[in-house]
Amino acid sequence: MKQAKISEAVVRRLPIYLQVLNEMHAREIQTVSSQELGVKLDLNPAQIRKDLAYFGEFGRKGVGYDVVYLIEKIRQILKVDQPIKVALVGAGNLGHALCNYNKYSKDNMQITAVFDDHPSKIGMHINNLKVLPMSELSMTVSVQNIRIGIITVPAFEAQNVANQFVEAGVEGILNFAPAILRVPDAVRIHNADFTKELLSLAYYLNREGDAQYESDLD
Amino acid sequence: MKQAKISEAVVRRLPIYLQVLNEMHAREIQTVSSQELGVKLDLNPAQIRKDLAYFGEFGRKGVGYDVVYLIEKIRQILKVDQPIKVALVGAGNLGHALCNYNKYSKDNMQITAVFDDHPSKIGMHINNLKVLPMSELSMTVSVQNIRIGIITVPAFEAQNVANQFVEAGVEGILNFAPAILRVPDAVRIHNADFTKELLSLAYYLNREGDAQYESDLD
DNA sequence: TAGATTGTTAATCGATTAACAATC
DNA sequence: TAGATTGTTAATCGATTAACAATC
Repeated sequence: MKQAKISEAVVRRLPIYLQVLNEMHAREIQTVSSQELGVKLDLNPAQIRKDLAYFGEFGRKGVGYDVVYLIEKIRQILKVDQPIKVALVGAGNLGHALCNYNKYSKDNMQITAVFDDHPSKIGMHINNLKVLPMSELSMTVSVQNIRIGIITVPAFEAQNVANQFVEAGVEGILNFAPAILRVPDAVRIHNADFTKELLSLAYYLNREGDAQYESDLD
Repeated sequence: MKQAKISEAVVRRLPIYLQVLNEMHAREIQTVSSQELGVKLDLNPAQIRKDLAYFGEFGRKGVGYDVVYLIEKIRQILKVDQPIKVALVGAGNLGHALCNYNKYSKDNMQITAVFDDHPSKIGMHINNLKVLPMSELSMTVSVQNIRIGIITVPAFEAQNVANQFVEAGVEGILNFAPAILRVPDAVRIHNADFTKELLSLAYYLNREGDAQYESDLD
């Protein structure tokens, strides 16, 4: 069922569905309805059915969705049914943290190379990966067939690293630096800059003793 | 100009505006038009003007926006014109990374307490913060008037930590664990789970030799 | 069969964009 | 004054939700 343009909002919900389904699978739940998923995720059941229906008919009327089957299907849609290799630049604390997460992940996305240009970092081991100098990035990316780059360097170095990733041929970049990166349209960028999450969170705090921009008009 | 319901999409763009404005300020640019911001951010200028106009009249017709003034205004809107204290639970690599970012931040959001319940972590120093046991969370939050909690523990401990934050009276939680947290409506949760970013990024990779869900129908 | 739940169309809602009068 | 750019209204576009026939 080849489909036209899937909206980004839909794509961003798929990993959330996957997460809940994985939890359910761990608890040996076999079948789930859009209703139940909706309650769990605070989403409209119609939306969930519609999201899934963009990609095929995965459910059974009167019954619901088979958890294992739906997991498999969503993994296919997200293309994580086969391993995807990832490189990371920036072997600081954040880089370490991501490599560790990695270890436990069952998502088929694996960090297989780590780079840093600080002499104190080069040669160091993170889990069982040796930190390589940036001069080896290009070759490693093509030899290992790495398709995604993660950037965990300071903001002022981020664009330079992005350029090298693009040059080396990655198809997507996950950027943790608080910088706006310019890359060709063919390369997809996702920003995971937590300072922005924190700032927008601050907006929703209740400024004490201050009416502020009211939201009681609906 | 008190306003009704501001959409989340608008709020999420404010920190991005702030980032670009800060960069411009650093480069001593004094004035900027919505046009210029639009080019820089790949956004429609009308959208930028509209976003800002929800909160007041910050620009000058025929001229544009004063960079310094607009920074000040957006900081007020986001409520980061005054310091906001933040506590973090989970003194692992990710926790460390966030504390470090913190050091350099000019955003008025400061991590002022770090907690962890692993004996190996308690008493340890991160920058100049001593890692405290969870038993001290509640008291610390109220004494220091901490309003935001950051969760950087493994998924299976996240809900428990969230409960303790809520109990202690925080108004917002930034959750890095790949878990869906249940909290009262009055507490705002933002999720910063990078595994979801990575999964949705995978969707946009070009599966080689595979037409897949086409997006050429528009 | 009766009850439940999907997949999908139509209705609604909300967000983005275009257009332009006001004005610096 | 002429040119530029805001703030805002109206038009468009897209996403969410409701409703329901199909069917397990």
